[in-house]
Amino acid sequence: MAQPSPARTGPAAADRARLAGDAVRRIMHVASAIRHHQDVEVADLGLTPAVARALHELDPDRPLPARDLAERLRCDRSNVTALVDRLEQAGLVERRPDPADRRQRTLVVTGDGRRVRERVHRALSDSRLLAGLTDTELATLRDLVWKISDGGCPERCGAE
Amino acid sequence: MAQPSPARTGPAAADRARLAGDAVRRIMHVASAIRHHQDVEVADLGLTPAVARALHELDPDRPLPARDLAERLRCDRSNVTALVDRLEQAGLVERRPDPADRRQRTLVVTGDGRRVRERVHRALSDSRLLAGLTDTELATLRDLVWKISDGGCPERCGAE
DNA sequence: TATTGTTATACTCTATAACTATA
DNA sequence: TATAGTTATAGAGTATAACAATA
Repeated sequence: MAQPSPARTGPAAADRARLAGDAVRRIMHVASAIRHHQDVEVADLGLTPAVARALHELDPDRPLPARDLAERLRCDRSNVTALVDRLEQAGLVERRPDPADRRQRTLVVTGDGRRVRERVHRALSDSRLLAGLTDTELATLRDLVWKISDGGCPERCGAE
Repeated sequence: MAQPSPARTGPAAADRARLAGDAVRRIMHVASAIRHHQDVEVADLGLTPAVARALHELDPDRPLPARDLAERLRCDRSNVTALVDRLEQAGLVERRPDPADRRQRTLVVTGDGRRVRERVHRALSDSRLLAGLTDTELATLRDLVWKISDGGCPERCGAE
């Protein structure tokens, strides 16, 4: 059982695997804590996490068809109906018929929706957990995470 | 409107806030992708994500009461019943009466459970998304995430 | 009285399949 | 035929409240 390449099976690779596994589990731990904070803040706005995320993915300046929102949320079209129902009931979004293709319903963010969406954005950007990092560490972290997130999406990941 | 302290409200603080918000959103993006991979791998073992996580939190060498598992999972006791039901049906965990306190049921990981838990651990440590990082970058990321995760838990976060 | 595990129940989130009205 | 939105439905996950057995 000769080891083909130290880079793939040697002690260095084992060290790296341990390190990477550790990093992954820690990232998920941190993400879970962040999510917890976000959910609480978003609940203060009277929104469930999924509804808030739907509002966040909408572009106030460029109305989208529901199909595109489903794509951005990476969920099935059928779910978007219920999410938009709740946004519409809250007066944050309007469904408008699209004259060009009468099958489509265009999702328009209202004035209220615009304001709430801004607050949702702040909630989803809350960085209290990063308060312990120096400016340099924060910049380094951002760069590393950025590097990972390129091409690291579940399915297709366009529309950035 | 004099600005009290540049460190808190000046342009540097604004830069940092932008940077931190960016980092947070990227972390959540990455975590979502990692979760997707984990869920797929864990499904290959015939487990749902929550059941897999429950098995993962159990200590094969130190049986726990259900109460403690709920605490580790940070969920209500009532949920643990259904999760352990499924683990028991799959033959991965056994409920044993505790002679010392007959209210309690001790959760014992079986031989099969031990083996499956090992595979779950590997699934939850899968680091393919970090493959693009150099060894140095990986170590830096691990350290930074580690620093954040200390004291960065939703509620209490002992029993590490 | 307080606690452990359980049950009953409800809500959120998500997926699949079938329907409708368009194209 | 294919697509956009919807509806119906089901399952997973999680929470609250109430209960029985035990402390």
